[in-house]
Amino acid sequence: MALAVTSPPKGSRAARTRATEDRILAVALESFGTKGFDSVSLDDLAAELGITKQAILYHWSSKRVLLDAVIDRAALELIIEFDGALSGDGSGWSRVESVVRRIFRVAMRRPELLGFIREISRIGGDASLRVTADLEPFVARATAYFEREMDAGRLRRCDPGLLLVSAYSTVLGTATEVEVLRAVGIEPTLRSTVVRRRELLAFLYAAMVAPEYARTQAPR
Amino acid sequence: MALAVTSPPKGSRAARTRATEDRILAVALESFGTKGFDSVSLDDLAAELGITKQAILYHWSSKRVLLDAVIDRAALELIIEFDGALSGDGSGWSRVESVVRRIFRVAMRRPELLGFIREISRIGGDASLRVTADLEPFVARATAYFEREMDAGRLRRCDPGLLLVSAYSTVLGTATEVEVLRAVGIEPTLRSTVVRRRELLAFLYAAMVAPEYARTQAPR
DNA sequence: GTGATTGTTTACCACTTGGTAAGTGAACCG
DNA sequence: CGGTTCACTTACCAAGTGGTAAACAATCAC
Repeated sequence: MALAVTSPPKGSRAARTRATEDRILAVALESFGTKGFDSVSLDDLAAELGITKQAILYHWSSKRVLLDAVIDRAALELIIEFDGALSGDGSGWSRVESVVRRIFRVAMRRPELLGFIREISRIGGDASLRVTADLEPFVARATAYFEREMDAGRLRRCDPGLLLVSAYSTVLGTATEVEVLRAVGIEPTLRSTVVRRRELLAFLYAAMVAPEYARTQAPR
Repeated sequence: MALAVTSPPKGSRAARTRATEDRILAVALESFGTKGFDSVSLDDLAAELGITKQAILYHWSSKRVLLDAVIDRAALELIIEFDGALSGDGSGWSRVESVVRRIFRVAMRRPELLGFIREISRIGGDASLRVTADLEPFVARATAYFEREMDAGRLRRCDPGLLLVSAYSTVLGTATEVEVLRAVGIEPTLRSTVVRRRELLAFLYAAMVAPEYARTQAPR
């Protein structure tokens, strides 16, 4: 086990400290996101990192405090990952489409990131509050965008918050629920993912775009 | 704690045994579904039941074996819960609508049941295989139904499996992702749930129903 | 009734858990 | 250079983990 990059100590002490904390957070995010918070012990993390558990507890005073740090990091990475799509240009459907494509990209390349968010919202309590607080500005911008597009008649009129939840659930589910996909006979290969994304986009397009507006566009 | 119904032993021995196993399975399903498999110890379960952990291990030889039993029970309950909606009469949209309503009812009254399925599919491995195997006939009937409705031109033509996944993810997400709802400023009250269900049905209606067919129906 | 069966408890056990206390060697600072 | 700080380790610990072994009491078959 323990890929333990036997790193020859490089850089200033402060830099190396930052690097260590970074590695710990990365491994913790990966593990918590795939196996679940309670299923991963500090010893597990330490072993994977090639350090001792006490080294982790040196940087964060308890496992719970470490979780908070991981939440902040996950939220940050999510925002970075999606910020471009939401602030880029394009309006109406094209912007939604680019966000969906990005979520799929994340789901393919960083499944643990989305899994972690799921895990946290299941744990509930302070942890959930923290992640929602971290992501609040992001959510605010998304709903504001939806409202603008509805006003412009490009998206079907409805509650923007609920629309966001529906779209979020659909995309996240389609992108991450591998076992459910298997149940309906879909092996999650790269090719099937492309198909899945296309079908999902059609599904969302039909659900979200205002019919009057859709007629003025080239049929997809 | 430990509501421990100090049951005066009644009925035949076989009957009481069945009753005990039933209680254990019920409590385990509830706990595993809300807190997660690894977060619930056998001692926790036993304490809640007012018995000792060894009594549990008498009926199932290990925690893992108990999990299998809980999976089977959860699948059974799910099937019972939805079977009526899927085998009832009505065609096209009305049948989909009744299934969605039923999922919402389950999400309101038995959130742990849906949470448990989520939890299992995250655990992966044999556990996931078991639940997909248990639910296979159910899934088969649902996709077959979709295919029939598409042939009849009442539902938009697409891959039935992917449609099922999309609808499943959307409904389950909207129904259960309480924390996400909170993040977009929706407190999960009874009234908001009704609104949510209505919006979701509109969302799904737009996504699933074939436009040509929708025009022949009374507007919802 | 009596003896076997069955469901449950008491008593353990080896191992893992998150966390503490004290020590150590290298990097930093004067 | 010499002391201090820092990142980390070694050595523990009490509480909990899933699981075993044996004792025990109610119930069953006869």
